[in-house]
Amino acid sequence: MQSYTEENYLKTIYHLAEKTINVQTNAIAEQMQTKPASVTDMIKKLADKGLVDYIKYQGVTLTETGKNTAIDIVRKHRLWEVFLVDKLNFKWDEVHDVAEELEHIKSIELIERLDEFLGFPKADPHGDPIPDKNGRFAKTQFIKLIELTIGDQGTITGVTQHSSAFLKHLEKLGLTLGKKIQISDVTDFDGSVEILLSDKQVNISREVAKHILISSNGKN
Amino acid sequence: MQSYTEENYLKTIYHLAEKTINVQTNAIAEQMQTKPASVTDMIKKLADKGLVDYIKYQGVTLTETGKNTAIDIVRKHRLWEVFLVDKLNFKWDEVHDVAEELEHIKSIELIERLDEFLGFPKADPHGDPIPDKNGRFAKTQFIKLIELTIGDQGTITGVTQHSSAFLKHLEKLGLTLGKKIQISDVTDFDGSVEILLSDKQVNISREVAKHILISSNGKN
DNA sequence: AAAAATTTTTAGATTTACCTAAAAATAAAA
DNA sequence: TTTTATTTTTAGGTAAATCTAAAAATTTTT
Ligand SMILES: [Mn+2]
Ligand SMILES: [Mn+2]
Ligand SMILES: [Mn+2]
Ligand SMILES: [Mn+2]
Repeated sequence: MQSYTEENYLKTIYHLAEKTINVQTNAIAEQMQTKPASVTDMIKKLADKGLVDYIKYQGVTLTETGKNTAIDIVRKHRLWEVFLVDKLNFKWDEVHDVAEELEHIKSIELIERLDEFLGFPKADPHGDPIPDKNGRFAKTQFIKLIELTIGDQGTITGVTQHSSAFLKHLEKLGLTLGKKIQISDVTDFDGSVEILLSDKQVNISREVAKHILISSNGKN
Repeated sequence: MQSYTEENYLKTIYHLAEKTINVQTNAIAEQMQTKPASVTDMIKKLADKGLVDYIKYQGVTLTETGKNTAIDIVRKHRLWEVFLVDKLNFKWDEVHDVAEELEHIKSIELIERLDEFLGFPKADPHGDPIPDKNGRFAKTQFIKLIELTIGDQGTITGVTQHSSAFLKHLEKLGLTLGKKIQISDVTDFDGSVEILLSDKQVNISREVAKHILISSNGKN
């Protein structure tokens, strides 16, 4: 059984490992809003418990057990987010902090029944895939909006930034999950992107475009 | 902001105060499954925070703030229990431990919306009243089944024991909330009680009868 | 390959929530 | 009203998760 803190470390390492193979101490510290010295302490503990492989100065990787534990927490986090949005009418920018707490409730029965109650959803309100009870989920192979060129079409299927400010901004522009879009222009000067929606046209900065995921329907 | 542990202490003190005016250190220790010395430590801390009034060797009482905090936790506990039973199909004997964790999730918005989602329930699955968002609730004035005499009628409206063993036992006997009953006999020898249900007759021990609450329809 | 910069670890403290054992206060019994 | 029993508190300590400051290892730059 892991502590609330250990679970948060495992989840953080899991997410960082999606980008880099070996996860660095400093990266964990930054993500967890703590100090590198604290991270080293915790890494040793997790290594002792067999949840991570650790070589001094070389960063960490999750063991099979550690990875499974992390995925289970991600599953809980995302299922709770679906609950908050679908059942309690939270907005997609309001759910993260509460889910951060709910993900630590320790009851297998609870999460199985919640999953069923929600109709076994495949994705959370931000488009992130929800692992099934065996930890399996399809690796979503979405394209970043920034990578599209003029004429490309697609559907908004995810975001890679969960801050309330960013999500509220998208909401205001009408760029929510499931919306069909087409790139109508890309400005050379600042890289901003002009997007055609069904009913209107919006302009987003390059920075925003980086964090929107699209399931592409290919050219034209 | 209180810690998980502080909240549990406040809740325990609140419940003990329903029975005795001044709550004793040992009583808290027993309830919290900890040692009296630890309780003394925590009491001092709670007193420093203005959550309890404390005179050495004289036990504690909750301050207004402390009481409000405790009631808020009770509210959360009971609302989550309703959620688990009504929405996730848990049995009434399976919800306590999970609610024990869920009650500590810190989000006013969450609990308001949950309350609404559940239809503003007035009682939890064990018949205990649910405080409203202002901490107000009707003091339920139910009679213990043990206090009834032959011929008395009433409806089962609560239990004063939440152990799974006890609740499962009641379930098996068909003694669930809302059931109408009539006392058909009380055995002198062991104090066991014979109860008439709509469709059958059951016999319960004095010990069981002590923990069932009845809203009485008066004699006959 | 040295020097400089960065990353990571150790050493030593702090805080929270516990504990045991012993002392002190209070309550009950003789 | 002593003596005895019970309750409660203090004293001193442990383990988990932090921290700061300084040392060590690694990486990058000259
Ligand atoms: Mn989230
Ligand atoms: Mn999410
Ligand atoms: Mn309960
Ligand atoms: Mn209850």
